[in-house]
Amino acid sequence: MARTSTPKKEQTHERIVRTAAQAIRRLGYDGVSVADVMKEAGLTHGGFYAHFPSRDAMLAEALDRAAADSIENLNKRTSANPTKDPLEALVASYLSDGHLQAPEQGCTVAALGTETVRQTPEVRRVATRRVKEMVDLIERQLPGWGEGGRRDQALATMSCLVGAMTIARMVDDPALAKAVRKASGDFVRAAGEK
Amino acid sequence: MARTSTPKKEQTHERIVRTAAQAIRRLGYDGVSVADVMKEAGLTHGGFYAHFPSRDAMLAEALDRAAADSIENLNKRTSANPTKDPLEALVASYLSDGHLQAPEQGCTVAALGTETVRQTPEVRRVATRRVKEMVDLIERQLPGWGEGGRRDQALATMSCLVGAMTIARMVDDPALAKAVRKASGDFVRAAGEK
Amino acid sequence: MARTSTPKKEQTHERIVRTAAQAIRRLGYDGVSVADVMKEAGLTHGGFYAHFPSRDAMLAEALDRAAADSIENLNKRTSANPTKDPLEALVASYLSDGHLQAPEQGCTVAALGTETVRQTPEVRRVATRRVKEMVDLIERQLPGWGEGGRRDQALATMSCLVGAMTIARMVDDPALAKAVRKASGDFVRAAGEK
Amino acid sequence: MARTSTPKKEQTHERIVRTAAQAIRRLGYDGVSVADVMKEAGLTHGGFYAHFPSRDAMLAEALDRAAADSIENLNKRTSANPTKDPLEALVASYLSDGHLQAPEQGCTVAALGTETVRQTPEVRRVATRRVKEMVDLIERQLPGWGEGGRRDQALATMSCLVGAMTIARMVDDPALAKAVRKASGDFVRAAGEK
DNA sequence: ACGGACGGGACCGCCCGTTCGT
DNA sequence: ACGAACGGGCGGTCCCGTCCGT
Repeated sequence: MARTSTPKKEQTHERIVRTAAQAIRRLGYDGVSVADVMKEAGLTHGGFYAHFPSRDAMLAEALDRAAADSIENLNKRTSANPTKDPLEALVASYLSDGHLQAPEQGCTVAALGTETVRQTPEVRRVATRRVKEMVDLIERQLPGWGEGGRRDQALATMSCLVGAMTIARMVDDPALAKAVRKASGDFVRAAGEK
Repeated sequence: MARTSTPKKEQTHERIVRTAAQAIRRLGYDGVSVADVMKEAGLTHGGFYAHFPSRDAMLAEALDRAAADSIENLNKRTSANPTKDPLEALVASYLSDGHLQAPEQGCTVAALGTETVRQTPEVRRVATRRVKEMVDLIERQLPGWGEGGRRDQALATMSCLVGAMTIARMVDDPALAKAVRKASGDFVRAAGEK
Repeated sequence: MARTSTPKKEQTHERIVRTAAQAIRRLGYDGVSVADVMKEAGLTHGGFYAHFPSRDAMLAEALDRAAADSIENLNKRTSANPTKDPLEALVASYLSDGHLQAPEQGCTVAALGTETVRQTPEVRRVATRRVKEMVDLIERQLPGWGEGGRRDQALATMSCLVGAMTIARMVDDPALAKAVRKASGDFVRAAGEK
Repeated sequence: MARTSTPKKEQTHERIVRTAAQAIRRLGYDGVSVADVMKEAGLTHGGFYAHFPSRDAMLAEALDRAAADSIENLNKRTSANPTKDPLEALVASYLSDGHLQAPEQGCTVAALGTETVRQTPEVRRVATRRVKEMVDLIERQLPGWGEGGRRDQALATMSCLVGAMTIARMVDDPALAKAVRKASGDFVRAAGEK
């Protein structure tokens, strides 16, 4: 599994994208500046346009990367323990304290949902594609059901998870944050077991 | 409880807040500038600081006003037709096309959810208070149940609605936007009827 | 001759325009930055957009002012000494060492001619209008002639003067600079006396 | 006098200079960037400094080349038709619509006159040398006259031509552009026939 | 020789907050 | 109370020159 010598140029690009992927989830699209990202990546703003045609292009790529990472992460956690119910694993992971407090490594929808509407068409295209992937992932964790019903249940489950995390993050009352997550978790679990 | 002749200053203040309450839902916190709001309110940004100590203070007040309006709006719609199931009315109204396309008059959580985390403590306090009010509203529409269960169901219902609208707004694909809303609506309705 | 109290706002605007009017003739359109002009005018770049919607708008106004000043200047010099031939006065003044060495107070065509083509349409409109005024001025200094011929002679005279100053300024050989001006001066004088 | 097989490096150098020679006349000194020129020449701006010590050095060489080309061009046109008056040919060619609309292949004085003053000493040296060559060319087309007078007339003729083209290019009004050129052409022709 | 990444600097446009004047 | 100018700061984009690899 030895990595075939990465062309050094790609390494830098990767570093920038990875930095930006975390930054947008922590600070929002409007919260990240080109200079900040480059500095965080160990570079200066001067060389930025050797990697991206524009800031918006970077945002699109960063979102894509962030979403891919968080989906892969979720995927790994659901399949980590084969004895455990995969839906249960997914829900628990998504609504965990860790996810609540580390948006920069978590779900892009819960971190950037309401801001994405106002971004470039390219960003929205990326977002749409990744949302579908995430629904697919949820659908695969659901127990056998009527086929049409599974898709709908996956969609509703995702809504519930995203909404719960959004609310839990925005309020400054830890008890409330805990309550929404718990109630929502039970909600989707109950539906999944039916 | 008739308000005694509003002093003119209060009227201007009102106009600014109302304008800002729409602007933040349409453009996000970062999308509104003091000058833009004042211009939209028919003033210049010079006189702004006669009404607010800072831009952030305006944002807090605007959020408060926006949330109050949207909650009152939702309240009216659920009690408009006494013969209709109030939960059904609430869900249908929340997930309607009208709400999808007019964020500036809709729910502040669905419009500003993921951005609110990065605002001032004051804004988050306001958000928390209003979120609780909205949960209360939902709870009142639920059919009789065990007391603890009702609160939880209200929380989960709100998560699901907020998440559905967030996803529906962010994606590029109208069919997907329709599907999440429909699936999420059926989801909470099914739970409510149980 | 007491100036009727100039509204202070206009004074600042004036100062900026005057500064810019000199700067563009000395440094060219591309040589002046907003910050430099403002600093030279005793201000900072922050308040710039209280006076102009854009840098280009300032350039247009600056050109207009510069041209108006130089035309008025030329006008004064031709009518200063009634006993002297006005055409002779105009030519001598235009081709003088003073004009050669102080482009920031001189003719805008000789200072900015070849750069104006690449400026905003608005700038070119201003330039066109002022060029016509300058031709008018020259025409008025010509001795009586056939009517149609006078306009043509004014145009040719202006070409000759502008070209002479352009060449005299661009070369780094003082003797050559002197020679073109002298030859061109004699040229137009000879035609004027015919 | 056949040039011995041009080394490849020289060919590339040539391509860059030729590209720059057109670019500066079309866009002005300040309008051309190293990267643009190199891209237009089919290269990237990385290899630029293998050919020139600095951007300014390229500008000087580009001006030299541009001037040489335009002078040679003018020379060819005046001697193309031996039966025609050479001065007439020169004037007609210089003031033609083609020259007006294609500055990138025309006279460098009319294209860059007023900008050259602000360039490096090297550029001005080049400009001076080429201006003299152009005056020489004009002088050779003039009919026999007193020796001193011929030089002066050549200088004045050049002033008039340069000024006419400068004015014609800068104004917005095609009719005015036509008028200056016509009037100036007649002006120098009349003097030439005397 | 040439491609390409990178550093550093500059410039325009925008925005917030303050300070006057009215 | 409101209008308007102004200061200071920031962010995106572009550009020149250098350096390294090939």
